[in-house]
Amino acid sequence: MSGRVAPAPGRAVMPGLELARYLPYRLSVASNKASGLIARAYQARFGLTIWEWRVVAVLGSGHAMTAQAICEATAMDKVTVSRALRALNERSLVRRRTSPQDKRASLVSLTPDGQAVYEEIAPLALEWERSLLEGFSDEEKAVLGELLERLSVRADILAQGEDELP
Amino acid sequence: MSGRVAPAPGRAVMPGLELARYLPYRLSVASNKASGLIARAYQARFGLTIWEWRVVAVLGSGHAMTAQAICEATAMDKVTVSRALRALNERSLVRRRTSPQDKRASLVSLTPDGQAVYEEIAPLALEWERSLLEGFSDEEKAVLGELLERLSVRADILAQGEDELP
DNA sequence: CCAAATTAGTTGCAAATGATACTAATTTCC
DNA sequence: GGAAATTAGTATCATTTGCAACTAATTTGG
Repeated sequence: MSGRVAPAPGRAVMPGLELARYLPYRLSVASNKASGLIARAYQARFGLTIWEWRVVAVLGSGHAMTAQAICEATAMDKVTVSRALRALNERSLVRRRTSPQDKRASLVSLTPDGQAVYEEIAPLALEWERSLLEGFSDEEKAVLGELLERLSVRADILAQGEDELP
Repeated sequence: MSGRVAPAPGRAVMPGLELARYLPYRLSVASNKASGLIARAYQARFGLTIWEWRVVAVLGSGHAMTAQAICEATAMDKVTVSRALRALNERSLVRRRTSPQDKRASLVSLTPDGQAVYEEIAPLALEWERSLLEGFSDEEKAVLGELLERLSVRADILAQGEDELP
């Protein structure tokens, strides 16, 4: 058996709303599966949450950054970044120096330990990505990336206008 | 200014791990933006959480289902389904009858009020989806759906093997 | 046929998350 | 030059979530 489920007898057919075909739902399912997979791996092998990992990933470039810059680079909330930095700092994976230009802000960078963690995880992260995309052609990967990007842009645009509605 | 960020001077270049180009990250960002947008709308207009909405959506077919069947149809955890059903039941949007075949299980269906909610939201949900995908050709929509599906399948396969590793 | 194992669904508790408020430093602009 | 507004980051509190334990019903298999 396969295909669409028939509507209950005597009930009007509602055109087209079937959860399994609803894009925001499918996107959420795919994202949760992919993230969950990788998050479990970070957690099990390195004791890092997905947010801590994201912070490490952007600091892996070697540039010191403010928490604010990290927020932008990781699409994380400032509270989430603050908590991730506290945890990373307690484990001595990052260090924070008060910015000389702005004494409210700190410049955060990886410690040697943090850099070592980054260098150990980064190749694994790429390997997980590769496994996830096994069977995708280069073109398919590019198209997927592009479509996700356009979707994000659309969502941003719609979010702009949403509180102006009736 | 645009383009890739240069590595810090004197630092080895780690090939290819740039968060903004990392697929699981991009997927998560796109999904969160899309879901957040729609979740806020459900919440603001109908007082439904995204999980309550998902349950309503699958029950909208008119078929009575067990909580277990709802779990499968919505990709939700049984605890989450249980809580969503309790909330919907308190608002008299669903009703539960003990299954005659299995007295542990209930058969859940929408009440007339629940059906009315479904019929009011379903077209809006489709409209939000349409807005989100504005500018996407039919083929692009199809490709996106197909790629997400393949990604989910891959993630399931990888999740199978993950606790067999060293 | 009955003890052991499994399944449906709920509950309780601990951890994660999000919104808000707060402190301290900086910028704006009159 | 300084009061008012803004920004960086943290802390607090309420809600949400996830896990594990639990009850009750059913299935298995000896």
